[in-house]
Amino acid sequence: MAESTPGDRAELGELFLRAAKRVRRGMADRLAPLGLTPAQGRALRVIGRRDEPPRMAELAERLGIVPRSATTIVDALEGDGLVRREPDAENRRATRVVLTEDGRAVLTRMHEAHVRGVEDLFAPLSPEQRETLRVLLAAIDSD
Amino acid sequence: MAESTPGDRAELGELFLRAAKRVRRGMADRLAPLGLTPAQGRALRVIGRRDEPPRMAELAERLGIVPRSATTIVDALEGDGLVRREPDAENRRATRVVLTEDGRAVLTRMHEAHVRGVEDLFAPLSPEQRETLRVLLAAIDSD
DNA sequence: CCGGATAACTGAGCTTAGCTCACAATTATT
DNA sequence: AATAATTGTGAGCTAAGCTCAGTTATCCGG
Repeated sequence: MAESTPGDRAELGELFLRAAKRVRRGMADRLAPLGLTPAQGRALRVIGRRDEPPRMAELAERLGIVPRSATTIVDALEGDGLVRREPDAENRRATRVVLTEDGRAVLTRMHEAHVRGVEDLFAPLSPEQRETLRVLLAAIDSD
Repeated sequence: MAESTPGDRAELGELFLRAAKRVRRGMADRLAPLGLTPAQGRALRVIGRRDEPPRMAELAERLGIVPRSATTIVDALEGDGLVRREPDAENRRATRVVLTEDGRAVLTRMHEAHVRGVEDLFAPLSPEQRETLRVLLAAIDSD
């Protein structure tokens, strides 16, 4: 292929990362008032979304991190009283991470903040454009 | 539930971050063989793209980081002999960051690897879809 | 032409968010 | 019963950012 514009493809990756950086920073700013780091926020969201309290390993997998890293995050959430560790009755090696009352409350506030944040960032796009973007992103969201 | 799909808006942000995570990891994997961290790679790219060797502050700004953080990155690049610090003749407070021969060679190899990486990630998209994505990302790339 | 303000860079030290490696406890397999 | 595999975590590392304080160089007003 006689590439017409050698920078074009790289450009896409860079635009992507730049946008992602802004998403992350916006997220961090909105999460900070709730006393959460972005990683904690993501974890809380995952925990709240499962209909059954996830086990550590499952949580880690959903977050795309190794199990050891999940431990640290859950430590923090537990320290803030948003989450509780409960032994799994059926497999006593395993630990289930259960949302507390406080945790559920924070999760709700977080969700609102998150939605507002996404609103902000994607404000320049029309609803149709957003939907297009969503579809494109979903297409490259493999597995 | 009254709200049909409460996650719809948040979904977009999450898709975004998940995709970005994969971009970053892929980038890290492709940069590692060259002995570069992602941040060093980005810096090298920026340095090579300017037609004049950038000053530290300028580099930092282009990377979206504070000047102090650029110092560390340039330290590493200089340690690897990819870059050289030169005092600015006109303003001796300032330092210009100059690409060495080695630096330029690595930059070339890096660029190829980067293009391949972007290829991979966006493989599921048609050229038209990629262009659409590029346009949408450019639209939210404010400033 | 000198003294203070300002600009450019960096040293010290912190935070977040990952990682690996090793190990104890529990469960499963043979 | 002995061995193997799972599950979680302690210890300790790396990368990439940050702030705050300090040095050196430049600029400007009197």
